[in-house]
Amino acid sequence: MQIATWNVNSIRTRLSQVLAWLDRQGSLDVLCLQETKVVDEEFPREAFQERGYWVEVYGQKSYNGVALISRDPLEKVERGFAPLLGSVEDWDEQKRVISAVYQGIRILNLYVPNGSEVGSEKYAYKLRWLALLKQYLTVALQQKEPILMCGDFNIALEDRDIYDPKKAGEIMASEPERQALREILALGFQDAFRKFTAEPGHFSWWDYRSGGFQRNRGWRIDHQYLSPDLYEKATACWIDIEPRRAEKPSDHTPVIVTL
Amino acid sequence: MQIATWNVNSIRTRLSQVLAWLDRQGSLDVLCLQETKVVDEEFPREAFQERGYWVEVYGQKSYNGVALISRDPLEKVERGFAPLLGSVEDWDEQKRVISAVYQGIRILNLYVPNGSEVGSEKYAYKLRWLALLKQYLTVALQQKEPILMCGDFNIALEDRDIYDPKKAGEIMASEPERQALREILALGFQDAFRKFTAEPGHFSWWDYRSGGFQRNRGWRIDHQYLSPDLYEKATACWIDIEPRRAEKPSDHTPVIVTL
DNA sequence: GCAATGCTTG
DNA sequence: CAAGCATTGC
Repeated sequence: MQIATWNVNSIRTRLSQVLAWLDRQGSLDVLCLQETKVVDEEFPREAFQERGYWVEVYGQKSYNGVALISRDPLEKVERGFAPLLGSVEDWDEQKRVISAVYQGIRILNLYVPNGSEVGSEKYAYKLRWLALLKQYLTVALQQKEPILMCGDFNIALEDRDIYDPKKAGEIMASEPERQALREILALGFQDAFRKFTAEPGHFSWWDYRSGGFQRNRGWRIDHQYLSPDLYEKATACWIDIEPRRAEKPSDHTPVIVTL
Repeated sequence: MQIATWNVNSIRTRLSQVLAWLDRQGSLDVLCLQETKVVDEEFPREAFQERGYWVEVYGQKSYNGVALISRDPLEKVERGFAPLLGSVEDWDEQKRVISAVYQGIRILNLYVPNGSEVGSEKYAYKLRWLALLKQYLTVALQQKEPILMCGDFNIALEDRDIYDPKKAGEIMASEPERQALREILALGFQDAFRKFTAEPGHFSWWDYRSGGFQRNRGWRIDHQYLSPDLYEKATACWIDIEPRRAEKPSDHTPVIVTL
């Protein structure tokens, strides 16, 4: 089984690239998309359905938005934090979480806030959101299902995940963010990518600005985190940088795990 | 010798399509472009020069803009109405005219105002501009050079040039516009396309809106007009609708004349 | 419907 | 640098 995560930075703009990539994959089971940037009614479902894929979406206008595209039907679809945390508060004004069960595995697709700048209001929101995610996972883990949690985390957990370790301390690599993510992983998740690859220099995102990709100024901020049973079963995890070479690419490229 | 006219609706957006089309033509001598929508410093000259073409431009920000791309060098290049009508008044705030001599033929590349709606201020501007063009041609014809005048005229001269003759009277087919164009042609120009093809149903422009191209709701508003000596020599004139079928096409497609 | 603009976000 | 938005033009 293969599951991929890809921040496409607008599904409407990237549709042809996503379809071409899907066609090339052949054996993909689930594709988790982030930053679809479209309300559910305008998501191009048909393009995927015509190819035989199942589609579940959770989006909004302009910002954020997540989606699950799968070969077989998805079950027990949950949108946002509310299904597990309750809807007394509106956790889900920003659409950043969608989850479903695929062949007995709970797939959790996340778009973690970017945080803008360390110390900013958006940074505070990112940290609060990560605390919320921890709560959410605490509940989710009580189901005793195997969980695959993937998406754009907007956090490079270790210095080897950044092209320049001097970036440690800045946004996406500050200690509070890393600590928050470590606490989440401590609930019982491991990084599928690091099961197979230890060296630095593997990235999933390159800034559009000032030739970030050409100069390979990348960050590994898109992750596949697995509960212990799945981590045991994982046989591969890799980053496909090909889509980042396209004309008008997303700034992110897919990360794929094989179970 | 082959000369083409093509309203590309932004040369920066259409560059790859224009280059691919040029590559397919092989024997093209001069390509007259309209609606380049770019200031001269930002025109992508290099892309053409690398392929061995000569480039002359006359553009502005956002709107209008014309250019000449040629296999051999162009001589006696003139920008706007001013070179023949004098610069006491600013005829050329809108960049709509460029002209040059190619192998002894004066090529005149025009982007006639659209006119928006019959009776509007822009419609009045269109009629004034056509009167100005008539004056300009009166001077130009004194040079006794053969003249090829082509471009986007934004006028369908006869009912057979529109998908629906009921459009006669509306913008691009109103009697004052047609009369103004007839007066211009009466100075000594003939329609190269109609030398070879009499039937209706041949168009060079289809509105982007409401599936104009798919329903073949077209207009023939891009023209190749020739002075008598050249008209005599013309051996073919046709519309290449292939570029209009492209992804993200211009709303116009090229018209080519062979001399 | 598809360009352009200037604006905001990442 | 490239999305989104709203506005303008054709």
